[in-house]
Amino acid sequence: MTPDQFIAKWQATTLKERSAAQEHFIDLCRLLNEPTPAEIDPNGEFYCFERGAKKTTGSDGWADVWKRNCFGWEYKGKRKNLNEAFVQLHRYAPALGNPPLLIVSDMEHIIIHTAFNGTVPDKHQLALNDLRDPAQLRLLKWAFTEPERLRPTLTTAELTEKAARQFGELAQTLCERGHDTTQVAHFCQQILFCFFAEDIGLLPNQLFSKLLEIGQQRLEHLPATLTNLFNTMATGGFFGNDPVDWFNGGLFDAATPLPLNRADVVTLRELAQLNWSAIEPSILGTLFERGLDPNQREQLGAHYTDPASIMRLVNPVVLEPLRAEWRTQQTAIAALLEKVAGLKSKADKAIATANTTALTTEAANKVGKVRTDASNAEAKAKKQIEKRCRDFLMRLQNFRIIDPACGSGNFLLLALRGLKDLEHEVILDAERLGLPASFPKVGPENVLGIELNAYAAELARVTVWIGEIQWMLNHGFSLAKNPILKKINIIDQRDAVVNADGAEPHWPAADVIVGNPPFLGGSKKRSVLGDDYFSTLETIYAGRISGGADFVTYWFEKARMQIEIGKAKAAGLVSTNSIRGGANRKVLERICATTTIFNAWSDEPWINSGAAVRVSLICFGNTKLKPVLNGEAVAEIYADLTGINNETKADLTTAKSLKENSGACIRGLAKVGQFDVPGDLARQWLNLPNAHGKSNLDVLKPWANGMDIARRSSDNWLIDYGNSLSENQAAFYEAPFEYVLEHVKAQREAQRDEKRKTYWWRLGRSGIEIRTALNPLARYIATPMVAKHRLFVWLDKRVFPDQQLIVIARADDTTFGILHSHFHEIWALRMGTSLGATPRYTPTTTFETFPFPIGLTPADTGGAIETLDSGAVIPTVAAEYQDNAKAIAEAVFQLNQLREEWLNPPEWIERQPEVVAGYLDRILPKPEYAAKLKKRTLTNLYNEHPASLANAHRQLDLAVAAAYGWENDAAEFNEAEILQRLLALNLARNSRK
DNA sequence: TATCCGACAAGGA
DNA sequence: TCCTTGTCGGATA
Repeated sequence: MTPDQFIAKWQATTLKERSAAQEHFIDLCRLLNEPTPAEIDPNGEFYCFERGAKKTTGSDGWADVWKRNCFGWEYKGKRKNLNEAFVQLHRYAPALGNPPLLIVSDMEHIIIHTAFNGTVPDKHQLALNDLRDPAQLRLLKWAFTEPERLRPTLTTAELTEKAARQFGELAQTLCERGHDTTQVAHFCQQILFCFFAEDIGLLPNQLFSKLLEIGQQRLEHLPATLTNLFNTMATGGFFGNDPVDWFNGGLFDAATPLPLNRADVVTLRELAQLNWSAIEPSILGTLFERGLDPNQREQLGAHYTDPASIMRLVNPVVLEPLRAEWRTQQTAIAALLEKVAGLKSKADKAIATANTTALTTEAANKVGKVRTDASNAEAKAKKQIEKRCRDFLMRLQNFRIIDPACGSGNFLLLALRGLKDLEHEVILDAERLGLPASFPKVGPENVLGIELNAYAAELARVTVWIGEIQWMLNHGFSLAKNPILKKINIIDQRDAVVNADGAEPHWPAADVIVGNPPFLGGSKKRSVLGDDYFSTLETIYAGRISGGADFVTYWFEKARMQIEIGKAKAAGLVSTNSIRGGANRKVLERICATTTIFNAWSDEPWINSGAAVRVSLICFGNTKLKPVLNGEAVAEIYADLTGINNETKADLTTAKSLKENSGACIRGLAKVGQFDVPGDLARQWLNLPNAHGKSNLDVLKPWANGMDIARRSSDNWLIDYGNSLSENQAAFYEAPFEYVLEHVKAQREAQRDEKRKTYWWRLGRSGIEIRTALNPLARYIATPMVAKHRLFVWLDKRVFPDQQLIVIARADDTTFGILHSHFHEIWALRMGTSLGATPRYTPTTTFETFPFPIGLTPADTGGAIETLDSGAVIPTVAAEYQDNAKAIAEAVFQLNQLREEWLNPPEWIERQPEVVAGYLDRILPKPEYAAKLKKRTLTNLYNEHPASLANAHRQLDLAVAAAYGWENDAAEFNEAEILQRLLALNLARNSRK
């Protein structure tokens, strides 16, 4: 068929819809050279007419034509309302698998609506004559074959971003003119809602745009006109000749438009051009960011959660359990239908038999009874099915979701959308079962929020309502009007964890709790929240939350409590990832004690402008769902957000501190002040005489922090006046004293700690323990507290360890080897915490719990040491462990040598004696190798992980495995197995207390 | 006085 | 400027 033939035929035709539609479509297929449904899909599985039609009643289907992943197509008779057809398609889109294109046609026109997820909807209109245009014809062909080509380029996110940027700038200029921030925010939201209302047709005749157009010319009348409009929207009525609906909802209660200048109106008119109906309300939170003061901006930014993360909580907490409930109902309904079908076929058979034979009265009665039974059963089943559907819809209608830190309402918006989608699916399922179509009842009433920030709370209200209205329109439902925004107290503007009167606030009962409460580290709480607030928190939550825990844990504890007292079933909350360790973990331990963590993401990057943070997403409560950790099924989720996916379980949180390990692992010293000086300066000072004749060497020593180990030594020295020198005595060491006076004193006198104020020339902490522990040793083991790789190194006793170093006060290679083995590495990774994504070594939970091989524990290695011929140093241990000690020491000695050679290749460096006799040689690069040497850091070595290094580690691991008595299967160990064995050893030993 | 943390912070490419 | 990688000192226990 040619375009001309097609046009000629369908211009002339006057057939009514039903009879003509299929013929029209088939002709179109011929025109486009596309197969018809019958030609390629006789069973109607992916391409058919009358999709969703019930064969029994012959009623309308969901769409006149349907092609999976391409389109739903609805016909209307000539010049009938095509919009109606579009509404119907919209409504049934979920049942059609949400095709990307929704096409309506009256046979003279074809209108293609795009419906791609997350894009601004687009519309292509083709009249009959357009089919002569090859480009238009191609467009139509794509609808059949490559619908992706019709995907609009503008995503809703881009649109919203554009809108947000311009609106933000406007808000900012208004604030700069001295208007109150809250007023600006309120005003902007009123305008925003007007844009939205206009573009979805709630405000008639482009009323708002016209108002702006006139306003641009007669600026002086604009505020009064806007007041008039907002007042009309608040009550409903007429604005000029245009009827205006009753909007209500608090948004237009206070009509206080701010004065605008010509430039503002120009900006607003540009904004009015955008398609506000497709605005993504979940991004509204960022909308006015630039216009707000820095304080509020931070709070809002902090509350912003990206949709993918929100759904990671909303799905398991809200939607999956409800879907499971509905599946149960569906199974029951299917069983009922089957039973009825069975009875019916029995009746049919009886009747068929009866028809072929002459019946006795008795037999006739019997047939009658079978028939009555079948129809009774059918009626009964229908009632039951109806009841099940009705009950479940009622359950959805009554489902309540609370977000006790709702911010601008993103969680509530997405939860509401999810719930509405689910309700819609259920309604369609019910229709398929022959029940009458029902109107969706899930709405803003289903969500509740608590939010302290007045501005965010208001934004949340608008967000939820826009979401509701968009959903209704996008699914072909008309809006409930009079008023349009119901006055529902969705958002409670108050503090969620402390009442104004100092009592614990009440959270309303709800089915589930979701949200992203604010994070604030334990040691920052007092300074940020204030002393009063802080002490109230302590009083209210005494015995439940420790003072050192993050602010976020109060929301977790309250949610746990709500579940415990039956005021909620489950909760899904976002937290900083450090909730997995330290004082914060306590709250998860309480949660595990009274309910279960059933879904968690333990350590996820956080997409949020400016916030460098990683988070844990945690769902807990009473549910029948199987535990899922990081997207994988597990047997159980522990308080540290780990779990093991097999029969063997190892809850590492039960590991205890071991007596035999105490006292060996000490943290370096906190300077509290700039006591570190460049090596060159220190060397100058070493050559300077002092009036009292003593060398500055008394108070100067090389210094190392984490960076000196993970990267190359920075050659810094430390001014250390020890714990006994008075200010006068210290002053005799003139040059260092001058330095401390200039760089440290002022800062120290500003401290809260009295001792630090008084003894400002001394280091921040006395370091008695570490000084004593290191005193008898020639060298010690150190590891950076925070580092990508778990590195251990030897440091000379004369090098002073910074607090960022964890020191193990042992000089033997055996201890060094055990610590550097894979066994301890795995233990450390699992038992320690992290800063962002970087692992952190925590002595109490990592070192003190680590079970060293028997006979080689820190308690055994603290005595005399002996240097072997190879150079390796071994401790004096009981005779039966001597060989193990030696093997480990030799292996790690080799490893260390290899590393040293890589770090400082002899041909690249020069060793120069230190200016002070008896000190370590300095390692200086030969000039031509300086750049290369810079890259020789331990972190880089372990990043590259050359085979020689891997092999040396392997030898070490074998020696350590032998000491554990695991030499035969060491190669096959997996992490879980190692952890389990180590935990068993830990639990079998004497705890510290 | 020991320990832990940072809705991070700062150095390097 | 992004990307990598671990400071420093407050505050609780």
